[in-house]
Amino acid sequence: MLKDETIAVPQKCGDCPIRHKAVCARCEPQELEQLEQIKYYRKFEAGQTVIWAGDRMDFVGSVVTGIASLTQTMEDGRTQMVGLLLPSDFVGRPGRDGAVYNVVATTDLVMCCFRKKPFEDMMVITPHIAHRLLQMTLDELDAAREWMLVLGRKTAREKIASLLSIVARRDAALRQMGMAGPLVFDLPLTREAMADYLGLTLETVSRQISALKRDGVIELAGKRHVTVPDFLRLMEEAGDDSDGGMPA
Amino acid sequence: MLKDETIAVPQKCGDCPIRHKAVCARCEPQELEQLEQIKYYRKFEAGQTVIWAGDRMDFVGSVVTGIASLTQTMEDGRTQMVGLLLPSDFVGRPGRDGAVYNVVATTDLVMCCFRKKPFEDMMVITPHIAHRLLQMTLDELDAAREWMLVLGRKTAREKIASLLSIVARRDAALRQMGMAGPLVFDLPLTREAMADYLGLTLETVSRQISALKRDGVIELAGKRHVTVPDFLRLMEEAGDDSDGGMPA
DNA sequence: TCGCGCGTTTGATCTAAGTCAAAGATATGT
DNA sequence: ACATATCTTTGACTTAGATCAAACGCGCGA
Repeated sequence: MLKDETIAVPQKCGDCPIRHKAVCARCEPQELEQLEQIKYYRKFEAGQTVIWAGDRMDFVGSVVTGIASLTQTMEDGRTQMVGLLLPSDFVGRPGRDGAVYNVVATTDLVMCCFRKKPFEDMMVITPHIAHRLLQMTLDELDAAREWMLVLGRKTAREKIASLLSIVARRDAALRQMGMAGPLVFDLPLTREAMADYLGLTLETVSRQISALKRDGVIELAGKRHVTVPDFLRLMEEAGDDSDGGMPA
Repeated sequence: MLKDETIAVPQKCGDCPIRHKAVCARCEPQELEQLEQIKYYRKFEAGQTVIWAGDRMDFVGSVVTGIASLTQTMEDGRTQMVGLLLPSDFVGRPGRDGAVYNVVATTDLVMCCFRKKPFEDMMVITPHIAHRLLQMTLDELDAAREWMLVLGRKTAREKIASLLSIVARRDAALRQMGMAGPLVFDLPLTREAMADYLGLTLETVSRQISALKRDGVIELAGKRHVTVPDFLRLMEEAGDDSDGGMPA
């Protein structure tokens, strides 16, 4: 069913596009070597499910390229995205056997995985990996709580603006540029995925994007290519105070 | 401004009502002794703010008795509760200086605190505290994500039922009883606090509680004392599949 | 005991977002 | 180039929950 493909390991950890920032930013050379030995890549096509909620999950890993999402679904089909995994984001919980959420490749996706057992063993003898993982989890927790405000209290327009500003920020951060001047990026989500993340319907998402375009907050080339002429304006639309919304 | 009161330490850690399950469930005697030395209690009255978002936070701790809540507020006053802290829940983030959210005593509250610096030092030399903290943080993250589904996709009635079932479950867990038979507990939140947690208005909360009462899902004695004759029925109303919604 | 304040309930009305439906765009494969 | 499928936009209408407003109940101090 899953047409994923475990691909050969072509490079050392240090050559990895994101250099495993997520896990081994501060690892010693011999620790990196150990990580090498339990590392492998997996590739998924857009739309494929990486893991089903409830499945046994025998690896942890991080996104190298592409976008994955964590989703929950109720029996009647209502679904809520509970996490958006962009390059360098970490997936999996050391110490837990089963996946709690569906992990779905939203675009074509490459993940760098570590087999869980050896990874956990390594955590035990390498305290700063555990420490780093705690910090990452705290960041995720902050992001989740920030998103609770979006879901619980923001209007549809504010929700869209919030999502755009997260993606814009993450995109800018990846390219190590400041966020002054016009920001240009590709929106990696369908209207439906956006709706699932924002707790809206796709029609409402579409209408609000049209409205933001009409009001000059964003410009669109095609359906996905977005230009933000004034980032502060976008932040205002998101209802965030000027210091900037999302932590993670 | 804060009329909190650091109260004398009357007992050893082991005598503490909740025995610091949160932190030291698996500590060795000498480790417990160390925790003793950096421990102190703080008492707050209902309504008091424990910490303002942005304030420096020089302690971590856990709730001993009472309820605290984590809230976020937008400039225009809209507020969203992002966490409900019941006895034994942990507050504070090792490695972080500032509080990200307001922590408010929802009822009279006693907290057991540890000064942050020594606590962090202890984490470094006591790996299983760090490990335990990671597990707790992962639990909180699951709970936050579960709540995202509530906020994003559930109806008002389902939201109320979800909240009731969390409180009922936590209450039952505290008293170490199974969750068969009628469940009785006191709702520790005002309608307004419930509204802030659920992303609703207090009027809607009130109406839905009346409706659940009318439909026999719950019984009320006074405004706060709740009886749940059939917990599974409540779970259905919450829209959770039978296995049970909240992890944490 | 009364009056005040706070939390709560209930009612009438409004509106943002959902639902249902159809028609444009864009891409994909033959 | 054309047919098919997917994603997106837009329109008309409905509705769940918000808003505005009034009244209820209960504890508490004077």
